Amino acid sequence: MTAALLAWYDRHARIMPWRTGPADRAAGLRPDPYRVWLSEVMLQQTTVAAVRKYHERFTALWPTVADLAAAPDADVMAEWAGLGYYARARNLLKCARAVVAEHGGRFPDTHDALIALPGIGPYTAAAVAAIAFDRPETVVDGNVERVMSRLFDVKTPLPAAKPELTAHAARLTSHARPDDHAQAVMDLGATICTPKSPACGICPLRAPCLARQRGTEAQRPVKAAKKPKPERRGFAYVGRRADGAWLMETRPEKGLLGGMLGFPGSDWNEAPRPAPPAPAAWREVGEARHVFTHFALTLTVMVAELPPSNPERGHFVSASAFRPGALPTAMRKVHDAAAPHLAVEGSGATG
DNA sequence: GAACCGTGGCT
DNA sequence: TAGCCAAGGTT
Repeated sequence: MTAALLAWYDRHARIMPWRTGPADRAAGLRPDPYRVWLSEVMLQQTTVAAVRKYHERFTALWPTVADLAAAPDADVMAEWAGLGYYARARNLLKCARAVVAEHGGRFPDTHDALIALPGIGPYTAAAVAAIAFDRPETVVDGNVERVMSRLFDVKTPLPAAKPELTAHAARLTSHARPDDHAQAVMDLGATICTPKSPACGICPLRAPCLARQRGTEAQRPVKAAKKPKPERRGFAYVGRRADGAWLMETRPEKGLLGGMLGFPGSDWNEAPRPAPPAPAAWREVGEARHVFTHFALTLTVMVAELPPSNPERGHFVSASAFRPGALPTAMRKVHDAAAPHLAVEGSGATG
């Protein structure tokens, strides 16, 4: 079964910036562990299409783990904006600094040493050990779970089925080509054994696949029922000074959008109280709607021209330093709703 | 084990 | 369109 999978991978492996190409591999070149690690962290719960440009941007700005470790926190958070799960960016920096401080700037090459680092869990430790260092570790991500649940027609619902699926995956792990095997199972899951309408007809594992034999592939994997998303509301305050500076707030390290730049606002709940960050003639200009993983949010967008005096909350960011692209998406939507109503004398419409 | 933590693309 | 989904980790 492993041979058929590897043969398929040799012909159909997806080309990605952090992978070594056939020529490199023929020359015995290994991929850069820093680039592999960066890609794996970015790919956590995130599509390849979304990761490509972020990975390119990060490696251009910070070519080595030492470069990243030396970067200011705010720069890294701003570059991560839009990718989501911002704890990943905070842990990315912690991990880079730990690799420099504790490992001499070189990534450790074992699963156990990798999993001890911030932001590296069971999946990422196995993936880096296998892909960067060719160790026979078993990677179990959503793709592998789906492939195994079909291959062995597992009826146990996820996430309870995880140990069972992991055991199946471990038995299939190739000790001859661990690096290729890890990526082959995931590529198969991403391109052939897809969540909907799997391409069983061209699957290299169609012969041994139990779900295929029984016609149950569309019902695998079985997943536990999802919980309904609560609705929350809040107020967001977009204030500008006469010189065009924006009143912003760096959010606390922990919790939702932790460490990211945003607009001051109220609590988010069923019936939020207004909470203006500075005395001013605030006026309502619209709403910003954003759906997070576990709740849906509607923000009432308030705007005002602010006096030069210090605000009660937050700090001013100059017009030239302000970039909507450095905001998490919910805050970027607030900005987009507010901006047309905040014409500032002489600030123009550029940037 | 379960809650928390984003986002954009696809159907 | 409204859900579903993606190379998960931390608490």
